[in-house]
Amino acid sequence: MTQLDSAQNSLWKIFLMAHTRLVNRVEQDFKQAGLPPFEWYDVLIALKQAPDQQMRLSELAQELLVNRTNVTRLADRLENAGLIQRKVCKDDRRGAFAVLTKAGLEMQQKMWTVYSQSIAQYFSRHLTQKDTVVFTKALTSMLTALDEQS
Amino acid sequence: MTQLDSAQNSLWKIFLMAHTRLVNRVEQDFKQAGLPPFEWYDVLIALKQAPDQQMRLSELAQELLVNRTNVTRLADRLENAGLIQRKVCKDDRRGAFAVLTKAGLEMQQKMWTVYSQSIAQYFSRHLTQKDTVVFTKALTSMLTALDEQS
DNA sequence: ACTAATTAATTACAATTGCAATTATTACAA
DNA sequence: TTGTAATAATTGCAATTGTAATTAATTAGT
Repeated sequence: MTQLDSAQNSLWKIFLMAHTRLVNRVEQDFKQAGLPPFEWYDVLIALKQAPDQQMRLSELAQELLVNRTNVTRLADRLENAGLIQRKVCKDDRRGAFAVLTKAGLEMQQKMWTVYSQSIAQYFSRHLTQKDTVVFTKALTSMLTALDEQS
Repeated sequence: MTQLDSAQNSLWKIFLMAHTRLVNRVEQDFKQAGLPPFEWYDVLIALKQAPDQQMRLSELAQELLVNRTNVTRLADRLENAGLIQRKVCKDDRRGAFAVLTKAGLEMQQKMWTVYSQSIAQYFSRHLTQKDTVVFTKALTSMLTALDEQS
């Protein structure tokens, strides 16, 4: 039975706080630039990188760690904004693809100019190259363990 | 103008993903143990550590990085559950204190037995002592910079 | 081939959040 | 002191989220 020492406990607290503050700040930057919320970027970049710039909604749900219900509705919003389009899946008529539109790609690019600046300024700037490596290893190890477990 | 390299970019992505996965897992552990959501713990521990185990709602809002509206309603829920009590503030009649109740303290303790296990298992276990120090420094530096800025 | 179980996506409803008033009190300045 | 601005908390309303049903199509077992 593992025990927590005080440095570990306080790191967890700082980790949560840093996440909240960073995300709030990034959201604020998007808002100030008149851009859509944070979450939309994840959809756009996932589609951009997918084959044919399209993904099944259920794939998208997994990728984004969002449940299906909410992907349905997130997709509704992006579709309303003209950034993606739904396409029925011929192999499986139950399913739907989300396809990136031209406007969607442009939005991804516009958002990235803001987003990359924010990440660099608030996050990466505070990490040495070595920090980055160490940090990546540790977080990856956590993710792997979570995967294996359940 | 700062630029992002690919290691930094992918670390940011992993950071976000790790946060989501960890928080989901902890929530799940609380739920399985029949305990209230994550967020309640933050309220309980904040009050426990405050002088007289009480805080103004606005202080609580700052501490939790939640806006006042939502603190009002979070406090409603905890008060309904008997874990805190509101008390009018004599110095400033506009204001209210949230006071930790006996049941609230007991709940904090019960939650901590579950929570500390989860943190240790999913998070701290993957960090060496040195990692913990480095990690803490980096995140603290981000938080400080965010504070100074705006 | 046919029924039952599974899966993809959506919808309904309740709970939570964010934003914009609102209320009550305090602080300040003419 | 009196009127104006600022502050603490709350409330109303719209948008978002989570959970549980619902619908439609596919897969598996007999």
